[in-house]
Amino acid sequence: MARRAPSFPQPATLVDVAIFAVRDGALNVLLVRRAEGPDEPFPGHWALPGGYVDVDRDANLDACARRKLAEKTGVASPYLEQLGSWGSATRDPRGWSATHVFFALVSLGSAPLEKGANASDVGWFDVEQVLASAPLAFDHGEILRAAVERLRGKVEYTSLPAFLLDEPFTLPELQQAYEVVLGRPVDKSGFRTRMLSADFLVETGQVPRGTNRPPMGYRLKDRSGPVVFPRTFSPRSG
Amino acid sequence: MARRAPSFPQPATLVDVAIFAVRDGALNVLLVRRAEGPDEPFPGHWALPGGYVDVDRDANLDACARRKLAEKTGVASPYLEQLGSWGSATRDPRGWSATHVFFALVSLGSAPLEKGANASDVGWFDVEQVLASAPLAFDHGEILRAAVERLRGKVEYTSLPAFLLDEPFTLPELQQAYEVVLGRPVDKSGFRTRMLSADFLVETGQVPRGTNRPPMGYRLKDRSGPVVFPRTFSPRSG
DNA sequence: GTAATAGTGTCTTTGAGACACTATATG
DNA sequence: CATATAGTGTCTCAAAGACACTATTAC
Repeated sequence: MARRAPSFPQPATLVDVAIFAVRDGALNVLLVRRAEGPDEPFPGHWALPGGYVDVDRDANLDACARRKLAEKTGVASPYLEQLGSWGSATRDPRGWSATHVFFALVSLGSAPLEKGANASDVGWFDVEQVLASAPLAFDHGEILRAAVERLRGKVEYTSLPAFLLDEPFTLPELQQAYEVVLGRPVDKSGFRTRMLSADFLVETGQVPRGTNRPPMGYRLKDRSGPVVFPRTFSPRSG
Repeated sequence: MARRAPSFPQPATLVDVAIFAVRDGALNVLLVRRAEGPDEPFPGHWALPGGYVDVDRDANLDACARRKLAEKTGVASPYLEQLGSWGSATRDPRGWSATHVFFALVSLGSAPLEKGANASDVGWFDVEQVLASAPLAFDHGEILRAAVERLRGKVEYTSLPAFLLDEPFTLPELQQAYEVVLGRPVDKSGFRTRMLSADFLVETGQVPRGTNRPPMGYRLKDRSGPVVFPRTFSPRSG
């Protein structure tokens, strides 16, 4: 379907995805390397995966984000949420552009990285290190910062970290996912009470882990979205 | 600055704004009537104010939203927050389009409606009535529903309703703004404790209101954004 | 004084934080 | 048995809900 209007100049329309996973006890984000070339903006820079909306293939923005996610990770149904949009005359040297940004949570088990792409052009990176030192293409540094902020904020009062784990997972594993995202320890007893009383987990039987008492395994009762807790995790202060 | 790329078809890029105010004890939204005409989509329908991004006038999406808000209400610095974006091949019969949606909170005192526009083409409408019975143009009904949901959600744990009032306002007035948005009564004592202990209000002296004991007037210490409370307002249940 | 609204005190409850305790597996 | 990790019990505290109470104005 070709547009009949408007006739005046329009911005370019893109979709980018911030894909998060927990790797080696740290929050990681998937980045792709931009092509080298005389007419390429930010050649060789790392960037969030994304690109132009394809008006012939993408029925809507959400479908476009899922397509880009599947192209990089093979994951079909992760947790996917719209983060916001960034648009300006200057964010891309080629002219006015606007990107619709999503953020996704996947487990490393379900997302063993690209399938066929050049390994040097895509990879998982520690979020803290990227934010601290790696200049990303376009305004992707600012976008990544906003995505991490949104994630950390929502983790304070939702069950979002469960989407970073493979099922079945254990409560100690879920607690560790919370601690990795929040960057601080969480009390075990309160954590368990909170998770179990929120009634979003289903027992799947004990799963052996290592060499000691086997923990109970759980899966999500409903994978369509996180549960919202009545209070935040904020530790006491004053 | 004209775009040099891409050469393939691109979606149209728009910005729409859901502008809220409290009027006659009800949450209202500002709507504009679409033009009549053979080539106009949804002729004569009510819609959220908005339209195409002007790549020559708008430096970024936020500036575009402020421009559209000022054109309809004259308000220069309201509370403005990005809601999200909606894009698909079918939402506009003219073809693929994507709109970046903002929501704004204004006081009726500061926004006496249009300045010069035809009064029959713009107006305040009760949100509940619009959602219940008035079919809006495009997907604006769905967008309005999302905006109200976001507003109601955030009002549970932030000081957002203060942006619906003219300064100075009183605590009973602020409480009423909360009750209007939430659609339920709020306990006075707990409300006052919560507001005053959050330390975001500055006393401005008593303001006479009607015929009885004059309440204290307040203004916001910081108008750049709402304060976040540690818990929601949710009433007890089970 | 009365009426009306502004503002406070007090009791209860929920659920988090801290942390010591018990339980159950492997070797 | 020792060890390690899983899981529980108990005390305290912050802040919300419910609701009865007092305070201050106009008339």
